[in-house]
Amino acid sequence: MNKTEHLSKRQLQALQTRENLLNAGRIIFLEKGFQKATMTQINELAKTGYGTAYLYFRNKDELFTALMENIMKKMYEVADRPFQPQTKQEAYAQIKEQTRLFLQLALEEKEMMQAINEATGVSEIVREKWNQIRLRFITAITKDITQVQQSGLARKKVNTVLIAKGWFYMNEQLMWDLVLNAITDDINDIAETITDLYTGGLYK
Amino acid sequence: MNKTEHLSKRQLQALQTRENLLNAGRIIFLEKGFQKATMTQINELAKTGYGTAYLYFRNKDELFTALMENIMKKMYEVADRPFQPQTKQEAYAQIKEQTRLFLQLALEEKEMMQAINEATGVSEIVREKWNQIRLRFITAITKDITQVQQSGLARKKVNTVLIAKGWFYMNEQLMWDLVLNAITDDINDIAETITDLYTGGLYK
Amino acid sequence: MNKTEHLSKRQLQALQTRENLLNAGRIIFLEKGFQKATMTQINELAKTGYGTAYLYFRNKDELFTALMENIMKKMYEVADRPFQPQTKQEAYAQIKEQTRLFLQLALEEKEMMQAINEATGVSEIVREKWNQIRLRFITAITKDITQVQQSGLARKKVNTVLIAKGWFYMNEQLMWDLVLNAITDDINDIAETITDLYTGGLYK
Amino acid sequence: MNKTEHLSKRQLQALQTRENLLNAGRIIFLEKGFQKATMTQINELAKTGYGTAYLYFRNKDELFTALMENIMKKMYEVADRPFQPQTKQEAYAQIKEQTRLFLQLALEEKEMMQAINEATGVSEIVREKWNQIRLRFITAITKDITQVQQSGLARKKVNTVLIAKGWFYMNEQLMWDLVLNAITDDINDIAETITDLYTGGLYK
DNA sequence: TATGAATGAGCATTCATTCAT
DNA sequence: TATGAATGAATGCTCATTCAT
Repeated sequence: MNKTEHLSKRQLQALQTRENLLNAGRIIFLEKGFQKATMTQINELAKTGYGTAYLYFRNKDELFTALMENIMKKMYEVADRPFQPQTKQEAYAQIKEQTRLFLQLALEEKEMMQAINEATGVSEIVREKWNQIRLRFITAITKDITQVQQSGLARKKVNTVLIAKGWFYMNEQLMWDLVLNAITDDINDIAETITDLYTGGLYK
Repeated sequence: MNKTEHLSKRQLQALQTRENLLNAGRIIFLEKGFQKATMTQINELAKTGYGTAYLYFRNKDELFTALMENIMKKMYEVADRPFQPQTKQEAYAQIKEQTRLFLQLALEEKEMMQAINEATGVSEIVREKWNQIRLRFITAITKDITQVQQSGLARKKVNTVLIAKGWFYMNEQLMWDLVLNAITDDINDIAETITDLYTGGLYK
Repeated sequence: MNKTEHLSKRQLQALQTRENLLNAGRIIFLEKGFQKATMTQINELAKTGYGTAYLYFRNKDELFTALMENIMKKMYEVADRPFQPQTKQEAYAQIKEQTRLFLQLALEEKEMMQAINEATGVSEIVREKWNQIRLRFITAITKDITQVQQSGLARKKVNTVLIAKGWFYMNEQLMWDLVLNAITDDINDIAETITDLYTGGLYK
Repeated sequence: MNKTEHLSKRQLQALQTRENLLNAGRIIFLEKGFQKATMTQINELAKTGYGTAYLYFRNKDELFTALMENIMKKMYEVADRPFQPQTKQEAYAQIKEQTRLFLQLALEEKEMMQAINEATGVSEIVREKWNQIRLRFITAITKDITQVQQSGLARKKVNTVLIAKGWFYMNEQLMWDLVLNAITDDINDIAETITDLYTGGLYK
């Protein structure tokens, strides 16, 4: 028991250090952006030695992706929302809500998302991480489409994956527009508009 | 006249030099990608002095964007295709064809598009250039939507720009997937599938 | 008695740990070479804590030199071979045999010698250790020369130390050539050739 | 002619810059040793931009080896001295003189040789450069031995290369001893002593 | 005797861009 | 119009070693 307590102290200390680095990283990355942020700045802010960060993160990219974990988890929750509509109306409501939550989440973490957007173009590792999120959504959407097709709600399209991708990309890019302040529409309006399009099509 | 002729010669010479640099640039950029390509390599291949490129292009980014001009022109042609459908069927056909042409063009210039994709994440200037293309498409699509709404073919959606963006983003991202070999579907199938979705919606 | 026994156990444990570290060190050093070998790797292989190695060895260099001890002991045995020739022929035979043993020993420990060769250029401590071996040989050879001079077998040269050094350096460098695969001659031939030169000179 | 003059000016300037870097390099390398010398220090002393040195030398190692060129040239001259003795006495005199010149040259450039000795253990490139010098000597000596064997002055040894190597290594290592102040003997004495051994052997 | 978290020094190198000629 | 010598900013990462526990 003494030993466990002893180890616990050390582990706690280490956990604290990791937390400090993460906090410092968040501040520096959001302030400077991914490229301009330096490990030195982060270590200084965390008041840890220059090499300490490398004890917990293989490199700058992985420190950043660790910071993405939180968002990813939330994104996954949105992606994996249960989807079992009985009617077209239910489907519409649930899809719209998912889109809204997706946009809302992005806006809640606006600064971090901006950093991710930048990092994505620069770091292979971050790009891959983001692609995991994309994949999760696309996979989930694909499943959802298949389901509503089977339940007779949706048309029998040939390529569900393609539609899932298309639909997600529409969501994703509008999300980036929001995050980068390229559009200022209300997320409710956006969700409604594109869900309308997705579910009902443009033409009469 | 003598003077003019002399200037003309020099101008021709200059044009030739510019052409050499562009050709060299194309080769190097496609071979190495945007980041790894160096001005030195380009100048060497063009057999011009190390500073000569800067007489014609403000910097590396602008040499690259100059190389994008050709593609942009073709993209603009696709974006600006006349769109005056009388029936839903005509609309569908024309939209599908536009999508198909867009994807086809990207695939025809696959290597260059790969370089653009990379450069877009790295260079502000290239990103802006690409955004011009986006804007052109979105503007054109917005106009098209407005038109079909007025002609009674399409539903009266509130936010045409949002729909235009969404639709374009769907096209764009699937285009990148194609260019980066993330999907291998036939472009006809892709065009058909997403045009179906766009025009008719997913649900019955 | 209980206490002594207890200490004894600990001492044995400690000896075991030291042995583990040495074994791990040997494996890592031979595999990676001196510079590329890391204390972390050694500790991991020995399954000891990261700081444990420093309980037994002041630093990386001393862990390495500890690994040299075995070779040094054997080298010393070769250096200190009794040398009391009655005739020139006996002298020749004994010298040649010493040279041969020296080369043989080096080849038997080829990999370790390669590591030593590398380490010698990098680590002051290892260099000093190797210089101890050199000194031992040179001292012994000096004594031998003095002896054969006094017994009338050899010419009365002025500077016996210089000759001893010269002769040893000839041996040493050819040994390195062998160890580093720069020459592939049979060690017997080498021993014979240079002993011929040493004892009889190049000229008639 | 104007053009040539123009080019000449530039080339002269460039040559001057290269010279400045070389001079600065010499000073810094001799002062700090190979490892502790930094390119920044050298550039600062040469009053050139931080990247300028890399215009003339691929890296730190090559700047150093450029500094060795001068010594190498002189070494080569010593190595390639004509050797056509008619008698054993002439051979002895010429060999001794070559050894003396070799040691003398090393002592004249003592500090640089110390730096080379250090660099040799650390830099692969420098090591290779030094091996070129070794090879030049060994090749020349091999030729010399073959010659005196054919002219009947020397015994017909089997392996001339081995003897050449042995003889050179003896010279080389004593040279390092001198350069590193491990021995303080007069170079004349050294040359005489080891030439005696080489030509006449140790034994009567 | 053992652990392992924490430390922090230390530096080569690239390459877009400029500007004197 | 062309040259090419010169510039200089900018930073991640390793790993031997220490020391509190």
